[in-house]
Amino acid sequence: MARRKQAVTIRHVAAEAGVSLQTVSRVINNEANVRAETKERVQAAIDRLGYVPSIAAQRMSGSRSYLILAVNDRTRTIADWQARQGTDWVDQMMLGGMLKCAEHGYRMIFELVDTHSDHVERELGAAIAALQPDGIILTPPHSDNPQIVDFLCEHGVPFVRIGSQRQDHGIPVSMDDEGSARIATNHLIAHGHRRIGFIAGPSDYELSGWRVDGWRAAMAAAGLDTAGLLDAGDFSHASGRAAALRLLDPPERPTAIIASNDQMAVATLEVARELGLVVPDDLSIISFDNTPIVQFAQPPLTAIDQSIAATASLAVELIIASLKGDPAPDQSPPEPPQPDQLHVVPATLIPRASVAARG
Amino acid sequence: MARRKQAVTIRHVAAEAGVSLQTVSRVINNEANVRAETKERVQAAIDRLGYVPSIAAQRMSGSRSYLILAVNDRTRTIADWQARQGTDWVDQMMLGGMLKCAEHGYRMIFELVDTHSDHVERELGAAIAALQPDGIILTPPHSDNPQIVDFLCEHGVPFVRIGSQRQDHGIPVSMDDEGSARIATNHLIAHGHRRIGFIAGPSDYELSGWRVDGWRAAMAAAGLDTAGLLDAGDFSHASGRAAALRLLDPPERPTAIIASNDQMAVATLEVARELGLVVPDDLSIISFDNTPIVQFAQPPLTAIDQSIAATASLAVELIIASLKGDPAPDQSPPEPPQPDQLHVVPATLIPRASVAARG
DNA sequence: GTGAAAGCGCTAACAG
DNA sequence: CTGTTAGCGCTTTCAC
Repeated sequence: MARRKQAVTIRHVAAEAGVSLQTVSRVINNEANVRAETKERVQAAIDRLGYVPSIAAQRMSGSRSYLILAVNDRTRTIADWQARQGTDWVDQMMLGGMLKCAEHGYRMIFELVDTHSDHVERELGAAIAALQPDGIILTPPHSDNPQIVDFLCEHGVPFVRIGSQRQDHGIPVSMDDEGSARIATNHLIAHGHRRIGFIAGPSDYELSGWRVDGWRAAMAAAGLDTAGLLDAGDFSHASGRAAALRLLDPPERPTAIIASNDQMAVATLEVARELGLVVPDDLSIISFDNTPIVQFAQPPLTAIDQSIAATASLAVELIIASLKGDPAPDQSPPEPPQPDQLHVVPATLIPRASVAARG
Repeated sequence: MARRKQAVTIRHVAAEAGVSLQTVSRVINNEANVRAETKERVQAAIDRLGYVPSIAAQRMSGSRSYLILAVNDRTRTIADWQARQGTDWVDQMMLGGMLKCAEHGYRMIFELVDTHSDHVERELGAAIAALQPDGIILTPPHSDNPQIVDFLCEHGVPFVRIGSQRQDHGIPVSMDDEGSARIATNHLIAHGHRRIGFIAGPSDYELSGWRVDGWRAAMAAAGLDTAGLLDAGDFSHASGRAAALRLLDPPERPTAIIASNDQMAVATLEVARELGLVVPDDLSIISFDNTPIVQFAQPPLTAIDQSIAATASLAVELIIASLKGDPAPDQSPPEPPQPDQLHVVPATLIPRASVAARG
């Protein structure tokens, strides 16, 4: 195996079927201008030889790479992996994204990129140049990083922005953050709660703001005050503890708290217990993300489930769809090709045991 | 950007530096026969232009693809993802494997393959033909699937067999299954246990047998009998329940049970509770895998931790090292591991609250 | 409808 | 030490 070559190439198939290379190519790419009978003969040869086209060669000749890049935040992703707390964001992305890719003959490649770095463009640029992916999926907080978004625009690579709502560039796919927060808040209101605290996420995630908006809107709609009921963390357990402590300190403390992610929700649960509060009797808790950890909490936490798998799957579909018309978008158009509607993947509330009715 | 081309190619760099393509290529691949001054000039041009070689083109010209394929069992992996029980095998592989790949300019691509299928070869063959990876990492149960192993041998692609001990083909990397089981068993023996039950894994995983071997050896070394103390499951919760029930039925029931994975350990815990047994007072439990779930069990489970991250990292290193023979790039050879001895990644026991001393 | 050319970006094999 | 010449496997023009 000195100089590794393709075992069976398009040439072999052409010879086997007694046609030219182009004809085989046309059959592979399901193009027109091939007689049914010829097509059949070529297909038979392909099957007989077990031929599979080399994506490197396909890419070389100006065609697709059949690669889709999924970009996640390096620091947070590695931290999650090392913590071994069961955070399964990446797994759910693979479940939805990889499988959908496979359906269409694509492959998904994971890439870790730092958000807060001055060489973001170099990192991403290198990946694009090396891999030449047909599309890119951005996840929070990258989805709303203008540096990254502008860079991808210039490059003309189609990209989806998961968890974003900005329709200026790329294809945004909202995970319904505002709606989710509203659902959670209304769930508590329906259980008789009136002082509902909210622990927001960090501000470099735009979704943090949307969730606050949803909570505010639901509270306002019910004629409830939000003064002193908002705090924030950075998604870490420690920051969740601190926020919960502040929220639960005043005598007029909230009877329920919504935390913007599971780590902070579990921290809130912990703090409540330390303060002698029984969950859910003294304090109800609703969590965001619904990672495995909340099922094992005592009590199991009611949580908002935003399907990452469904979102990733949709993202892949949207990218492939955007590729369909032209083998490559002609130029980088200043305006989006399709003023499509904003895609929203609905979230659901999973009721567990951390919410109780309130007089 | 009609026909998507590389923005900046080796040609631009050559022009910029005033040298030939070949010289640039030599610099890229860190080959000899380039004057320091020339090399510097080329490198400057590369940096200035932000040039990154296209791996598709590199692959086309008979060089590497810089892709390493990580192959996992389709059915089990998807089931784990969907179950959302916190199983983080894939995450740990990425943590160890992807990061190590990145260090060397490689990329890891995940591929799901069915083991029990007559078209395994077609599946794998297609992936190999399409991607032309420089190496493949096999995980259980693929690592000991002769069909797969033989197929890869024929293809001449270097491959690592994670969790395998067979030295006939490929590079086996043992996760010390026998040793792990011995450690767990001895831990219990040291705590005074004498009737130590063992729930084995399914037989299509060779590691299942090795773990039984380790348990048997440790028991024998301590002069303990194993009659009626061995049962088996298929790694599922349900099968774990069944096995635990059978093991705990006789009046002379074991005072401790080692389960071959976390799902079955948790199932054992559940059964124990249903039988009115207190863990660890009436029954001690040790689990294999140490996925997040065991930390959240009540009580938290003492577990054997086989570092998948370390194993995947080593696997990548071994593959890249085995590639060194070829005239290909390298920056700093950090003492590549010997490719001919059996590599064993040591496992450790993580003590938690599910083991108690016994008379 | 089909086939013959001309590369894509890069590297191996030879020159000089 | 450096440059030149062929391709790698595939898809594009463009002929027929």
